[in-house]
Amino acid sequence: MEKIFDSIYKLINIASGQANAEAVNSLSQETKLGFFSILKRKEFPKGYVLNTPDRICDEVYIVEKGLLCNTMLIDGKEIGAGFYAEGGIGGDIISFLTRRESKRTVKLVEPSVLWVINFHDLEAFYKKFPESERIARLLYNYVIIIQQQRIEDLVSESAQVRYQKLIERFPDIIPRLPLNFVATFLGITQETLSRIRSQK
Amino acid sequence: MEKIFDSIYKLINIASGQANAEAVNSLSQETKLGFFSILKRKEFPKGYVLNTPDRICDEVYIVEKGLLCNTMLIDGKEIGAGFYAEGGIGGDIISFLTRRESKRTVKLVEPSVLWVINFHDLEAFYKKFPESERIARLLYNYVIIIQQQRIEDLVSESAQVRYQKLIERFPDIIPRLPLNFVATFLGITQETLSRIRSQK
DNA sequence: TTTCCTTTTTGATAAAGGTCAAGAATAAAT
DNA sequence: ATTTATTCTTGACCTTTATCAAAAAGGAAA
Repeated sequence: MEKIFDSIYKLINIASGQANAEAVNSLSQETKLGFFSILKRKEFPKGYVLNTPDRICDEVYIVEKGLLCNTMLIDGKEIGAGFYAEGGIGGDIISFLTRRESKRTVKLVEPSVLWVINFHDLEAFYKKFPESERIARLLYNYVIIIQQQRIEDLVSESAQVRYQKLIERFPDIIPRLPLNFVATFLGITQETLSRIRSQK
Repeated sequence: MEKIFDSIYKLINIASGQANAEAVNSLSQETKLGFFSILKRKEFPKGYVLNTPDRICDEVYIVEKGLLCNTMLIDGKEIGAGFYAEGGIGGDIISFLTRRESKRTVKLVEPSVLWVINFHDLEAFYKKFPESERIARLLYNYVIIIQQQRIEDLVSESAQVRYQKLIERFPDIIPRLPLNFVATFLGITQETLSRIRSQK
């Protein structure tokens, strides 16, 4: 259980600093247990599809082990949208949070061990333990920050620099992802990424 | 005062649908008055600078009339980051929410009438009226959705299509913004945008 | 109005990245 | 281990966008 809250602590720390992350530690034991009780630990094989488009996504996942990614289909092309490895919280977060129909496919890149969070269980948890709202708000900050960094890179840097920044930011994850995913995540083709990689 | 809550309703409606937006209407009158009491209505001249980089941004603004934008400085270049007109809520939202040092300049494109929200007043308001937390969470969804749309366009569309989508989405605002702002917001140069515009 | 300054447009050229096609390398399956 | 299917790399060529430079247009101020 400590591992779970450690993951949350780390994500908030990245987005909103240590002082805010301490809010996780100061949660009451009841709240922590309450949260832990809505989690379901499950194992999935490589390639397993957790979500398909056109329905509201009711689950997000805390990654204990493995790697998952989500892609969106735009003009018939599969485009990388997000990836989550050990310690990450992922899935189709956009659909999950906004309760809109998903545009994404969520799929496992590696065999994984995930802690499943159901939306309705989470809502009930918020209601029962209102001090958790603050944590949720801080986790939202993480989503916003990550999106923001991506936007900044996309509008201001060349493909090469964007790729470099991405491996610097996630050196242990990027090599595990398929080339096509990483390329489209950066807004380029796989051919271009292949060339960038071979340049050094 | 009704105008203020109408703006909030509309933003939540866009991001999370009408059912969620109704949460604004179901707020108690005390909460509404409590929120209204932390707002300060101010008028500003064109070109007025509301925020400069390297400090934590303590204010966001509900726009009654006018237009403001924020830009970030990357590699010595001024890059468009966000814009907010009548009914919008804006400023350096990233710094405001995450309590990190701002990277942005927030500036008025037109003479404007703004309702100023101070961070500490807002925190106190959340504490005093916990039912407001839900509204805050729904407004976060709006930020996430808007960022998401921008990312999707940036990775999947040509400059021309990106521009077209942008004017379709904000037909009344884009023509009021400087060319260079719109161009860098789209991740292109002003020369390229000028050519795109003249093509039809 | 006239001047000054900023913003926008246009042109020529270069660089970055895309597309199409084929081959090499990996990984999965029998 | 061999076949089959994916994924990745490489090459040739084309399109889009950036860069540099200069002119035109528009606004603000005297």
